[in-house]
Amino acid sequence: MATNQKLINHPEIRQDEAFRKTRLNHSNEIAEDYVEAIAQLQAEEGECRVTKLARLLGVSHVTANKTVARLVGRGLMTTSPYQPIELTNSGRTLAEAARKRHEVVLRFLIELGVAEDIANADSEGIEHHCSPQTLTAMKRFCTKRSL
Amino acid sequence: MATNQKLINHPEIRQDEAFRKTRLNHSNEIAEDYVEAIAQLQAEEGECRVTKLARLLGVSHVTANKTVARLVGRGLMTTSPYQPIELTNSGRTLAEAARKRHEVVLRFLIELGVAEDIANADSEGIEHHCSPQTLTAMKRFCTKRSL
DNA sequence: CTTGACTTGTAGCCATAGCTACATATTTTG
DNA sequence: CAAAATATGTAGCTATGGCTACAAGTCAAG
Repeated sequence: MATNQKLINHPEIRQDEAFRKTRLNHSNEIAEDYVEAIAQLQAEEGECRVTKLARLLGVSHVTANKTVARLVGRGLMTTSPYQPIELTNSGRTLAEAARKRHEVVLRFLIELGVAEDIANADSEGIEHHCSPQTLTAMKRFCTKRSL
Repeated sequence: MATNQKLINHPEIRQDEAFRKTRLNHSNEIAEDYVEAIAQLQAEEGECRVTKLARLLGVSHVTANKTVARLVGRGLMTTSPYQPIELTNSGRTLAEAARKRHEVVLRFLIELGVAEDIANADSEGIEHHCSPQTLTAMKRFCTKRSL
């Protein structure tokens, strides 16, 4: 019985996975922020230069450069010296998905009654942690509301 | 005009702060996860040992140890060799706030229609990014619903 | 076509958050 | 109580995400 006790009495084998997931997510969040920002600059200015990207993300150009190098390694973008950053297909796809998610969360928060500037700040953090199911629920809510 | 253009044409001076905030938040998230988990173990088992804490958070006991040492430095908890971890008043306060926030987000997601296990996983990530205003909006939603 | 402004790149530093491997305490148990 | 099991601690490694300071490239004006 004492041995069984040990196997049964571990509700945390659920909880630890939630924590772990959240942590592993973190480097992916940064990847998404980068591709999204790059896509945005490409749309706004035709190309994405490191300096502009750094300014948009609020980091030094050195940090942006290093992170971009890592993301090149992950196949999300390509660079060549003194040239603008280009997204790969994979990067563009991720950027588009991130943009859509961002939009859903932002619209949802606003419809919930959160002021626009605060909704904007919060959605930046929240968007990376929403499962498809949660996003669906948010969309459902917005649809119902707007009818 | 060309010089003015430069000063005006920077909507990203808003956006970069959202990104920056999200990033700075990250180390605070971990602090909250730790104090919350410690409080939980204290409630469940009377005391919080490093090994249990590590298991609950899904990290090695070494990582837990090191992080706890850092959080001791921030005044959130105290330790002495081979003794259980104790929260300071400051740590207990933070834990309580985190627990309440977690509860609000979880209940909200469930009322939104997200399945309980998914809601649990998502709320773990989302809770750290909700401003007081967003939490208030969530509570308002739950109250309205349950009437 | 040179100079100065701006952009991009490199070197080298720091803190955080994770790990394995090993060493030392402590507790449980035969 | 001695041996085995478990808990705790230490050493030293990795990767990520930041930074400043400096070097080198690019481009526009004069």
